[in-house]
Amino acid sequence: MSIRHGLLALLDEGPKYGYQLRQEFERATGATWPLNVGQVYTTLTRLERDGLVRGEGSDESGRVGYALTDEGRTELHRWFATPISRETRPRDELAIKLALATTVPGVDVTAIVQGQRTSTLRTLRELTRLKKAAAEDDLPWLLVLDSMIFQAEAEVRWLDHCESRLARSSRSTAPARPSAENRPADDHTATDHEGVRR
Amino acid sequence: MSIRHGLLALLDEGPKYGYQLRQEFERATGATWPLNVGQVYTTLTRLERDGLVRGEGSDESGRVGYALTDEGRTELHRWFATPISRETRPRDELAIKLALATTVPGVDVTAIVQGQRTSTLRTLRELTRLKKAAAEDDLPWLLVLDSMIFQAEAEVRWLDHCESRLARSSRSTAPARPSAENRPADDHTATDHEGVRR
DNA sequence: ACAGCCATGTAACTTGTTACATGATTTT
DNA sequence: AAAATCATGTAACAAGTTACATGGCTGT
Repeated sequence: MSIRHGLLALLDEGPKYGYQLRQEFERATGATWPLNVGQVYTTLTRLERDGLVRGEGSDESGRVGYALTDEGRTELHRWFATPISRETRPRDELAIKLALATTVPGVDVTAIVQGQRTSTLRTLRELTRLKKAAAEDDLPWLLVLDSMIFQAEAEVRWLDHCESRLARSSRSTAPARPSAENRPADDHTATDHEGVRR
Repeated sequence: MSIRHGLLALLDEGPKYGYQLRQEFERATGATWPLNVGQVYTTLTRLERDGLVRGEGSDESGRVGYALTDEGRTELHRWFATPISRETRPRDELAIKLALATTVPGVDVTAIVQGQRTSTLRTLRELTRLKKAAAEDDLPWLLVLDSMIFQAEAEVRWLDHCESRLARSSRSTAPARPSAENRPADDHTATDHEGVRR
């Protein structure tokens, strides 16, 4: 419900029209999640259907203003006032992927973990670069950037954690392989991530 | 696409039927994301429509087995082999919420941040409790739990970070309020996230 | 004249999700 | 006999998403 509520939030400042809402949404979220203009209109239509927003016919130049209804304002306040809980968040695809990978036989989980880490680390470097380049007063962009950085870091730590847990668990399950091979170690650069082997 | 791929992964072991897939999916993901049985059937139908899976008429007792097609197996391997990128992830509702909250005037961003932190900290304690109680050999559950813990921790750190950034930014924008009020302060800033060095 | 942005909209689709209907088998 | 669990499915909807159609206005 990110977009619905996002639009409601922008409309709290006063009536706006579709095209404008798209621009402001992108600006206000650091242009991180591109928003197809069409989607603004479909969402506005649905918000109107649900009574959260009211469209006021077109002005001189054909623009259609939308304004919050009382119900819409209430819903917006509810959104702001209610913390976002784990339960309402979408399923975590990466967690599901790894969990299933450990369950299904014949999958090289370690390779997946290493491939993912390499990718996430690359992203992390890119994010750090962006942060250096960011304007100091662009608050939304800075907040979103930080959010992504913190998440990516947590993900890398988790992946490391997974790897050692997997090593531990396979050591106790499978026959001890003398193994000097590709250990969790810090040389992911050298690793190939072909992923699934079977 | 978590469920679609999840089912494909489970079917890699061999043909299964709907009800069974639901049980195994929940078991394999630590029962973290409940899965309505109906959804298994709708998803299977769609997977069949897309040629990733083939339903084999019912057995003695009316169960309908589904098996991976070659195309399905290919897609599964692609899923495992391809890291999950930031771009393909769903919009981060919390980040959007805070970003917009700072943009829209008249919203008490600090209150939102604090409410969220309280909530996330509560979750974190609960998760820690669950981890203590978890069976040591329940790998999927442990991995998913850790994932959620790492994420929740990152979220708390980010919220603290936001708060100090907001304080800083409002200090330069708004008239300086002397206020030594309830600052959560940058205690973590020492640890702060230069993290992930490797 | 033409490219490109401003502006609105719609049709069609995807995945996810639930509520319900139906019946068989198993447990209490 | 009643309750629970096994098992399959469908109808209907929500939210997100894109591709396209349409036209005005602006700068070159």
